[in-house]
Amino acid sequence: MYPLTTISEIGRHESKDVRLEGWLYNLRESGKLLFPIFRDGSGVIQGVVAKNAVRPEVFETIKNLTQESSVKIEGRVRADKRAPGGYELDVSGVEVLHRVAESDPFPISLKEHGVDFLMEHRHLWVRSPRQAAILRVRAQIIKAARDFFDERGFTLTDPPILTPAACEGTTTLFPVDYFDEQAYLTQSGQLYIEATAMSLGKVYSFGPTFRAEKSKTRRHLTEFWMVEPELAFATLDDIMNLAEGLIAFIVARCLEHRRADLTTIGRDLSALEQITPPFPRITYDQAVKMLEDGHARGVLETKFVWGGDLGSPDETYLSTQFTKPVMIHRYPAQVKAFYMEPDPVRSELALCVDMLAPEGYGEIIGGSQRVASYELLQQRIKEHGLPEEAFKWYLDLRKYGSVPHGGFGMGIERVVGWICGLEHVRETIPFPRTLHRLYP
RNA sequence: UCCUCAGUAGCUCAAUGGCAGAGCAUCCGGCUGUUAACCGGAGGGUUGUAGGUUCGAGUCCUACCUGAGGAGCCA
Repeated sequence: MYPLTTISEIGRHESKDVRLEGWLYNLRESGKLLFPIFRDGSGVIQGVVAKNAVRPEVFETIKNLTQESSVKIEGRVRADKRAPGGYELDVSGVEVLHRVAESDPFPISLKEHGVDFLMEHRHLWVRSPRQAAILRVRAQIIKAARDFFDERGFTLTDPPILTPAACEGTTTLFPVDYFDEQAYLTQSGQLYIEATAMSLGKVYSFGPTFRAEKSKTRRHLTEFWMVEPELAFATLDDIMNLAEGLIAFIVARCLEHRRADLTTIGRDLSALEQITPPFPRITYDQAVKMLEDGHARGVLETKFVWGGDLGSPDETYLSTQFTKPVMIHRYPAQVKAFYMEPDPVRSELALCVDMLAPEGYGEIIGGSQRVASYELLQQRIKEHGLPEEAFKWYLDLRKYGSVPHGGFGMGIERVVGWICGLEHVRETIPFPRTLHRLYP
């Protein structure tokens, strides 16, 4: 029996006979020549079957194969300049594991499809080369983020997914019946990793997050994944340096390990190659000036007034003004979460930062230095109308050796969407959950 | 919750208020280098649902259903 290999490794077997296990991606034929294209999860390769070069049953079997039928293939690897991957396979043998019935063909053809149809068939759509490439980039981004923190002395601490109350009290949560008690799916692990940061110093969490907001945009999922680092003895500058380092590290890793996939997806690599530190940092005040300028030039419809949060068109505008991710820091405290530390110089500002990805992708990171004072935090909880009882444990963290600390959250799907250059985050996760989609 | 748009063959889309069509997919035939292959042929329809206007509705009107894009909110 010939050695088993994968399509991505097939170059090592040039001029040798090998076996492959995979699926038929497409079949072209030209009289007595067949061009079956196989995929095996690692890549795609074209086979060549000449009628006068193989046993009749091999030719007939491949001629009658249907799209996505599963097969074991034998053949000789041949370098060919015409092949996109550099190699072709001169097929000598085939074993059909499962032949797709022509009465019920694979629904996703090589032609164009609509969003609704593709989402309804997401379980099959993930087989397409482009979607597989995106999922490989996603995996690389996650690995890079974890390596980044692991290599810098952070400890992974997983916060609970079932929580008793809102973390921030702003967004809508998914309620869950917890043995006749009201529980919610977590919207952030931050409050919990503030606790573990006081134990381990530098921690991070990586897990799913749930928001029941009725958002219908290219940037929103109801279930998404976040990486959240939290550092004891950290200031806003430390947070911004860490965020900058993380994003630069992730982009470099993708360019190093997933270049072929990014090319498959059609990403402009030169835009990613510019993503090196330092990233521009501007204050909220400076951002407001830029927005006023944008309005004066007629690019932005509505005039921005100091004191409000940045709207979606505002963020898009700002992010198109830079070729690197831009960090906007020190927003008015009134539009930000209750746990953010006020700026000691101007107490009406919060020590917070949002990082906006370039090319109009918008917010990918949101972070802040946290309130360290027990009295101030208690006051903020009251001001925001939050139930103090639910935050008793959180207040405890300021009672026993409180220190300046902070962290940020990075939305995995938005980073994947930006790095891959996608139109919508629904393609960045194997099975997206959106406002109107719970299937498959 | 609000605004905008869409729903016709398995898929992607056409069709001035006047016979419901094309490409792809499937099936049959042709082609020894095809690249979303190409060429010839065949089958395939309750035009999202309900009502209304009209001699006549895929097309116009009303309501509803489903989905998409955006706002707000957020990562």
